[in-house]
Amino acid sequence: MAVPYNHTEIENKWNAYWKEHPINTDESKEKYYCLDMFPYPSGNGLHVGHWRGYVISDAWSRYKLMQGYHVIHPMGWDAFGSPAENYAIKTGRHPAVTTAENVAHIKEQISQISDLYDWDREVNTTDPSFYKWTQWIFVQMFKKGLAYEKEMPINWCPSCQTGISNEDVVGGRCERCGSPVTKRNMRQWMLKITAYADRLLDDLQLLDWPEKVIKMQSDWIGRSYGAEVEFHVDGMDEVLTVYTTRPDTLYGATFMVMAPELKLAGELATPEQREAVDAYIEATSMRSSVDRMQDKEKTGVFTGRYAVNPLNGKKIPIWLSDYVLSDYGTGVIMCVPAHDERDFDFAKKFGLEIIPVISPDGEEHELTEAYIGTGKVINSGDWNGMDSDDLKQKAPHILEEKGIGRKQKNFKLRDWVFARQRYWGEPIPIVHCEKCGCVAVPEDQLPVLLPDVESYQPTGTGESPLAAIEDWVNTTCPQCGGPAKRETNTMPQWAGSSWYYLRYVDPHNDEALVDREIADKYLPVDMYIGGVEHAVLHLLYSRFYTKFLYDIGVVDFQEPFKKLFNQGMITGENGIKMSKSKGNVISPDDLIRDYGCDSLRMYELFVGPPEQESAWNDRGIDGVRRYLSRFWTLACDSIEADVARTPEMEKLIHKMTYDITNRFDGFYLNTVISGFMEYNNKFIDLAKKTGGIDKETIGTMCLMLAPFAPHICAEIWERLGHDDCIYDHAWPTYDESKLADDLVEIAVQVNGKTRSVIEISAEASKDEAIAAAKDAVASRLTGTIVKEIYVPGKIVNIVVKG
RNA sequence: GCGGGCGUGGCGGAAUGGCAGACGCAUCAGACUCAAAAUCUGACGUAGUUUCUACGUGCGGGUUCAAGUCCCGCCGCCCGCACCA
Repeated sequence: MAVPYNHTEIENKWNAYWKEHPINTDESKEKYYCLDMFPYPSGNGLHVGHWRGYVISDAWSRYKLMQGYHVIHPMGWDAFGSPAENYAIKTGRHPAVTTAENVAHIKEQISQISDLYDWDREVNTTDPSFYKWTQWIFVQMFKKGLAYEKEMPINWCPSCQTGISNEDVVGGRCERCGSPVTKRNMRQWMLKITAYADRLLDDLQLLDWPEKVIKMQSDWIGRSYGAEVEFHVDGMDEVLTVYTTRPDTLYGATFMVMAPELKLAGELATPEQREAVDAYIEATSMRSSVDRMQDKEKTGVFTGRYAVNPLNGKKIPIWLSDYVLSDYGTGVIMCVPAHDERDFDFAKKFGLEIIPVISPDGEEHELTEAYIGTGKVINSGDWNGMDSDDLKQKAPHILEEKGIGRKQKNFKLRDWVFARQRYWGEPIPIVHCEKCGCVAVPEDQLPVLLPDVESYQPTGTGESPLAAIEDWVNTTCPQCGGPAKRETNTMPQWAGSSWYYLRYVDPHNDEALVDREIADKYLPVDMYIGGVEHAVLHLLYSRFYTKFLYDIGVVDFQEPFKKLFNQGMITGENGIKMSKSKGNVISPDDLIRDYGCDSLRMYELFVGPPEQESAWNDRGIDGVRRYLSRFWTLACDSIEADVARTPEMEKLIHKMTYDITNRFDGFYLNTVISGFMEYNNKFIDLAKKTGGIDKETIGTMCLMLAPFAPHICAEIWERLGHDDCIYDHAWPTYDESKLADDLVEIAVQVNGKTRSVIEISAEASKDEAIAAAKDAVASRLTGTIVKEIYVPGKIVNIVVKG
């Protein structure tokens, strides 16, 4: 009898062995880059939910290794950001110190998952040798005019006390802390991501990404096509330009609405309306975005002014309303209540005119709601009778010919608010000189080191804590040598993560962000694994960075991540997200001790479909542990018995290889694990008859299990008499001809209901199969047989009438 | 409101249009044991007249020889967007 499966002994042995004898060292092979989204090293450590993505990528990496690739599988730390800083504020300990402690702890935890990580490639975004290049990229963007300073109203998180980007606002709240976001006018560094809007949208089709993420990015970028139209303000020397996607409805414009935030909004008011307009502007400025989002009841005020419809000279009133966004298009819209739901609501509420200009049947009807469909153009002068779709295409050109408008496209995407008024981030490498203005820090002076500061506390004034360090702030202009001040804002946490994947392939390079030849060899990333929460944050930003780096010749590809996989979250038993405050965090440490790393790795995959959210079940891991234990016993007994291979064994291992390979390729990882269990049961049954399974078959099972349970497989592999590394062996292949059984079970149905199951030869003809089937269900074939269906290997269905 | 996804035993889940419930958890019974744990063997959708039959994949229709799977209409849950003109 075999000794029982002792996971602790086996795992300690092989962990020590692999430390001395790393696998995956042959760099002459073709590369495969499998990347995890790098973690933020928090003080809480990892829980079993964090493991899931890492186990998926590790198993996939090992699979690729066995398919003959040199696998790039690095790990690093996204270590700038508010939790470390908040901790520093609370305890007075420097974030660099606490970050280093956290990195050490999490590195140890991650090392428990796998011995495959290549720690020579480790990167840390807070390391000056890393953020030197984060700053370098900013300087290049500045030089190309893609980084610019601007004073404008931006999103402000009152809790983090910093400006944040559009992408950082999720449902009107700060992505980091959940506080409702307000607006604040302030000086900002912006990145012109909108210059890449078309490319970011169009190149999505090159990507093997989940459709959901493609859709989210595509909606976020939000391209639309339409026209700009110019309206003169009656009695003022002022032109209002609007953007519309429906220039075909221009004759139906019965009023205009301007966003109350625009400077012009106040200036338009007539003396009679002055008071009401000022009150409205004041009132809307007080509303938070959460408030504005929840309450969609239209509000507004008439300015007293009229604009002139450039097509027919009709005077239409100009209103202010906060349903018009100040930062999209021109902040002013022409309103066609007959054909736009929002304009319809507004017109109904304030009693404004509604003129239909499109009708499905060419007749004018009383409208109870906006008609947003297509049809024949009516009430529109010489446009009458046209097809509205056709007109929609032609109208911009007509407007252009008349000199009152032009074709235009627009994006929902806004430029990236890139400055943070916080301490723990990369200093923006800019110097403000009275004479020269904004000057980039020369590249040979990078990195601009983050100085020590007495108080990490955000000031709340819109100034960074760095502003208080006078001897750091005061400097000389790199251009004219005159007195100058350093930029005191820091970069958002997304800065380092936007390009970190590049650095892994050349992490120690002092001369360049990445050596071009090395980049060409190892990049881009073939498989990227992480949570879906970064769909329009990190994943959008890093695509933008990559395209920019392509444009300036740093890399030779335009998309960083060829394939993306989003693993589902693992929640507590009741489906509630694991968190320290809810007390439902499951730590992997005890589980490794009690069940072993191999069992935990396999249960992480078995718990549910990898892309789906799954609830942790504490007892579920028992099943996986039992499976490994049974496999261990089967293997050890078989090694001892050393029986010869039988045709049944051969057939079964080919079937197993076929099933496991297909499921693995399809990323159906939970069914890969259930497949191992299922086949193991079958082999145990077989072994009962034959006294054991031949060693070659056990070896094949080991090879397939090795990506999932590395330690137990290495041990059995050694006990099988091999003295080489299991991962140097190719993933097993199967022989199609060995998959088919001689006899197959066929379900026999009468009128679609299964009445019997027969066993026939796999080679049986249709006639033979149907004859055998009829025999089996003879007593039920009382009427006329109207149809006979035979699906080889599956089913016979006999349709009887009467 | 719009868009996307999902709905299968007590639970997690499995099923290229072809025997629904693989695999596992839990439960029950048996073996081993003084006993328990572990392990092994077996049962395990519901109902009934229990070697058999009927019903059964959120609800109602439809297509098909055959539907968890495809189509139409509902209901429920989850996610994303949220006045982008």
